[in-house]
Amino acid sequence: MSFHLYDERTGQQTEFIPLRPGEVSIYHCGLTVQSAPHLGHIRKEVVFDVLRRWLSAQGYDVTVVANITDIDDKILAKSADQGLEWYELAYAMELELHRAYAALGCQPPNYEPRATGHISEMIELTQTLIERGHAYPAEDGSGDVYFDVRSWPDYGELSNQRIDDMAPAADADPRGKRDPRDFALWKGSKPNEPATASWPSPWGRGRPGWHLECSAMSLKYLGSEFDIHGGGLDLRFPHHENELAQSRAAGHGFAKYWMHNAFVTMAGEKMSKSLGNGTVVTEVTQQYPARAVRLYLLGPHYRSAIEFSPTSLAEATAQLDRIDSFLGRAGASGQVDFELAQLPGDFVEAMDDDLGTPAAVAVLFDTIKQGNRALDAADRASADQALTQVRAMLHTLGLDPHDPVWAGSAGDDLTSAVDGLVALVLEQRSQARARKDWATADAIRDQLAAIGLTIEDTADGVRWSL
RNA sequence: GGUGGGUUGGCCGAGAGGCGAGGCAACGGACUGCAAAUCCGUGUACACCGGUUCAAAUCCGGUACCCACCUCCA
Repeated sequence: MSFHLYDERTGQQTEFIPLRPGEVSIYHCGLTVQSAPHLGHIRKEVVFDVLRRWLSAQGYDVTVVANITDIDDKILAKSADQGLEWYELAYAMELELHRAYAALGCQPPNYEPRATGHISEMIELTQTLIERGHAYPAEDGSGDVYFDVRSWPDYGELSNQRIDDMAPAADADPRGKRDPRDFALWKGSKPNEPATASWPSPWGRGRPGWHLECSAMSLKYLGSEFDIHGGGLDLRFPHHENELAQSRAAGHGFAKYWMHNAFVTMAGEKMSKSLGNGTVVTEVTQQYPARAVRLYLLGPHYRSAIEFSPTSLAEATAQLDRIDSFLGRAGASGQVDFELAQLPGDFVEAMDDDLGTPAAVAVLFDTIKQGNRALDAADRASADQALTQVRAMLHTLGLDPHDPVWAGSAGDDLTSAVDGLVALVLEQRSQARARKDWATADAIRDQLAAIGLTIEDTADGVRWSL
């Protein structure tokens, strides 16, 4: 079996066949940088990071582009409230996003274009759409340019809706639109908006509409046609539907496959900026190990909702302990020298089945059990084989503690110094144990526990961990 | 009104016609100076009502409740 994915456009699971042999191009919608990312946002990053790792593991040369929307209504409104320039807020939040990527072990995209850096590309694309009869400047002199949804017969194909069934746009005021469902490609600047937030165009000063950005930037960096377009489920409509219509109407093949991840929910409801129920990534990573958070996000399938709960995060932390305890017992060290052949067949099958991380994680734990059994039986060869498999799986999921992406969490210099200090103390304790002075031995263990060091006596000697 | 998803054991969470995914918690046992870790064992779950089938958590029909999108949202 080869990689199969659920393609949102057709509603079917299909075999993944790249447009160009050996290469995969992925575009997923980044954030509108108006506030610090919450767990739901970072779930998308983790999902697409694993997708990228999985395709890379199979030898594909993977290119990932994720945009940064650094100008929009909300950014203008929020920055005004906070007394900041819009670009100050946008950049500060972009840095927050990067911190969150790094915190959860996500590799940054190959390119991360900002909307404001691609105004001329967007103007060109808008002009093409006007020339082709799919867009028109607003008839009310606002300087807006709209996409004419009625001019594109396939409009609605991604979200499986018919134009006439769609609820009319909430703003009943159609402004200069021919149909209330027409959407803005270009927004004429308004008198109350800062001068720095508008750019010259054939239709007067203004700024691009949100949907247009992704069409223009994917075209620039990935070409007229690319493999996979991803994003959160809430982008399916209207954002992705609109992107698809625009790009196709402009003569581009656009995305071959569409993947959407489900939400992180809070008391059953979607975590979102507008509901204000989001849990900011940095708050979570302060309370739980970052790798446990990542494991928690990969536990359920990417198309299932994840309910946020401290209990689940605590369970993920316990799972991580189980993993790390095995790695410690089996003597894992250094970076993984990964080969696809090291992965168990069931794991490969799970990942090929639409990125089935739940089944993949189950294989991981099965293998850990086998490895532990082998260690109990002093079967070093089997234990080593299990260790190799476990580390290959962890590497694929981005969970290997020795992966460079986690390097920031413990400096090597510090680790070796602590190592030496702990060894000194443990030497005292083992002397006490040798003379059966259990009180002293236990007191040392308790004191180390009080500062966060766990001591375990094993057949192979004493092991400690933070 | 349109479109899509969900309801699984104490908890989380997979699966999608027939062998109890996996984890957490709990209980019993092995090991251990004690602890920890580890291993072994213990569970008769699939919202409700009908139907199809030798066999249904899984398929079909219906009911209830929940969620998402159709407005900025990962």
